[in-house]
Amino acid sequence: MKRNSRLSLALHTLGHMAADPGRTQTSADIADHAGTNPVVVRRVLGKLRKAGLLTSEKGHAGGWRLARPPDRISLADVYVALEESLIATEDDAEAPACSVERALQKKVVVVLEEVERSLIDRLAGTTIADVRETGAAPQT
Amino acid sequence: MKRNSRLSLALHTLGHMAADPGRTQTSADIADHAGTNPVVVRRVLGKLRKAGLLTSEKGHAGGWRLARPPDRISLADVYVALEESLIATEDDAEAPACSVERALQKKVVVVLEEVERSLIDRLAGTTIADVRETGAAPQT
DNA sequence: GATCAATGCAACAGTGAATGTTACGTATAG
DNA sequence: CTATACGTAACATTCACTGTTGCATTGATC
Repeated sequence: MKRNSRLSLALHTLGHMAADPGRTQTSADIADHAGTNPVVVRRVLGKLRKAGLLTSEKGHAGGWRLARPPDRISLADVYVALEESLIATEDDAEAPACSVERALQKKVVVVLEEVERSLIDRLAGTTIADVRETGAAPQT
Repeated sequence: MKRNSRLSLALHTLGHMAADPGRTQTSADIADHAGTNPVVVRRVLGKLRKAGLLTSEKGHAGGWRLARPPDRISLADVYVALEESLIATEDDAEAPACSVERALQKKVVVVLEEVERSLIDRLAGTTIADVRETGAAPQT
């Protein structure tokens, strides 16, 4: 449970919420189901809240809920909200002194940006509601 | 100099070799130019040798050289040789018990594989010889 | 043959980012 | 007022990657 666990956690949680949008879930419940810690859950879901995908309520009977109908939350929304780049952005902003290095970085960065955009476009084609329907029981 | 330094180092080195294919360079020279350690250079270039992109010779007057003409070594060759996945592969092979999680992973993995293939296709369109020509001196 | 210079490789140290954990403040229902 | 839950800061832990040292091996040169 090391790499990319944030995206997994976020999608997993939203997937369950899509199945029962009215229900409010606490970070302890979510952490328990996902096998992690409530603080970690709040960290990750906090980004989704800032992006307007979730709402949270404090206090007794508080918890987390979808801010929109599940068919209006795409996988791309989640990906972007987490501000991750599965594709290394490497905008270290350090223009190297070596011209060969500079030329290479430019080439590679252009390709990476195109690919990242392509990734987001593809993720935008699926909502967390779609995922539920696809989730038929496997043969194992 | 933390993330993705392997790909940068490999491309940078091959770029210079493309400029003077006949010359033999030692890992000490390369490390000095790249600001790293000879052992690190040998680690990275060793993978390129296994992939048939470079040859190395031991002993006095030994060092590294291209195994093919520079216009026959594409950026994709280098990327594949390093066995990296800029895009997280997350084939942890752990099929989760939760059906929502399973369905999500399947969706995401399909998208990531498509995007990775797209990345390689784009990198295949440029060779290390091309990069030299693009490397005109910038205005700074 | 002796020597020097280079790769090959193993083992360990150092670094940094991400996750896990504890603690405490704040808000809210009952 | 109390219990519950989020919000956040601070610290601990883990893990991959890079850096480093050491040594065996190989090959050209004296």
